[in-house]
Amino acid sequence: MRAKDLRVVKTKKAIYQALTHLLKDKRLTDIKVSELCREASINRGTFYFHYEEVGDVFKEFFEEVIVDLEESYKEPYKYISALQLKNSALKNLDPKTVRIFHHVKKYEDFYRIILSDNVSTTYYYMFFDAIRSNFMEDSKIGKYDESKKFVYSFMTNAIIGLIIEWYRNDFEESVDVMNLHLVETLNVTTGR
Amino acid sequence: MRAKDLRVVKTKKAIYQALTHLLKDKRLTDIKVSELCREASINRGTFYFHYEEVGDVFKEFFEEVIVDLEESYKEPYKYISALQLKNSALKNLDPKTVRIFHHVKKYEDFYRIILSDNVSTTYYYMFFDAIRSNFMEDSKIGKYDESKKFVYSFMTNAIIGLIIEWYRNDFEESVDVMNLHLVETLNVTTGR
DNA sequence: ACTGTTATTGTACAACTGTATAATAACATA
DNA sequence: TATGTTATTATACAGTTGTACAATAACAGT
Repeated sequence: MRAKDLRVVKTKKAIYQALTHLLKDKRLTDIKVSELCREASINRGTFYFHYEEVGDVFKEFFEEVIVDLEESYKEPYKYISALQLKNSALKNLDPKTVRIFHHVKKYEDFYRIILSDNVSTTYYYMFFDAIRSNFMEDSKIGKYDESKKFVYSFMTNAIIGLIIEWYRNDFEESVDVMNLHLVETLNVTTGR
Repeated sequence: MRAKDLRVVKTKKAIYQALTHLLKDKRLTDIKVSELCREASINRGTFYFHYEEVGDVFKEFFEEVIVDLEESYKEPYKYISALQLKNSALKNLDPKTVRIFHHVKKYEDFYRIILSDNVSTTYYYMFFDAIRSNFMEDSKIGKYDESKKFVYSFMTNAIIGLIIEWYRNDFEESVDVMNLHLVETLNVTTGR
């Protein structure tokens, strides 16, 4: 049986730290493999033994962020099931039940990269799929409803739309204000 | 005064044709500058005189697609102002008033690239901004409503969410069915 | 401590990148 | 047609990429 190799742990840690350091004053897209390896003091061949491109390392970072996102949904106050909102539910919507904005604010540095221009759409879709699958879990009581797939994608991307606007506004609004924006938006779009 | 230089016209045309040809059996991300220049029979230095990377050429393509999108809104039957939908309007929504799905279907080949994984987010945001600005024109009668910026981004990205789902479903649904999905989605999300 | 496994290193290679320069040819305008 | 402008070419260069290979060192398990 194979346990985790200490060499790999050490190498990856060096790469993580190097990337984190380089990201402080350089865009992800501009970081070269050679540069990263130089900073991490590892052989370039070693990098290609584990990854294909610099973005793959960031992807590993983001995978952990996604885990946190998914765990946010498991908390007592669950994610808002906007899909199932009825008139009454909407009126009584407690902004505190929405966890997504907390999460984004918590990992603000990451989302500044993910939502920036000229970055791979891979991360966007990772984010999209994470939110979408949670929407589905929230709403499917029992059987999977194939007919609602468009509804899921509609609502998922709508929320991300709010987050894009938040990002473009340099995340100035507080989490609570963002929750209120969500409620307000639902009101406006439904003409109430 | 400078008129358009024929040399530039000829060079760009060669690049356009080369990229179009290469895109038939290669992903945008995998196309090298050298490869493109070889195919276009132009010097690599000439390419860098006009562009910085292969994606810039595709960006020029897409800019024309965006123009068509904007023109779609100017047609007699305008784009749906989902923002302003009232109960009555929703009930009477004529799917034919929605032009966006026609547009996407028309440029299906482009949107297959733009919405694919591991592509620059630049194109996504070009698409996003085009739709969003049209939403704003539709709804602002007179003064610009700063407070509605989140609503605009919410609705814009929601529509794109439907298109993402459409793309993932290999654009199988007809345009009319997509219009119905939009109506249905608005019904479900508003709990009617 | 021994042994088989494998991650890491150093090296090499062809191809690509981005930039720079000088010479040339194609261009617009008058 | 002549002239000034500039897009294009050819060439060069240092650095990067992706891959391959053999040698080595670090590792896990017994």
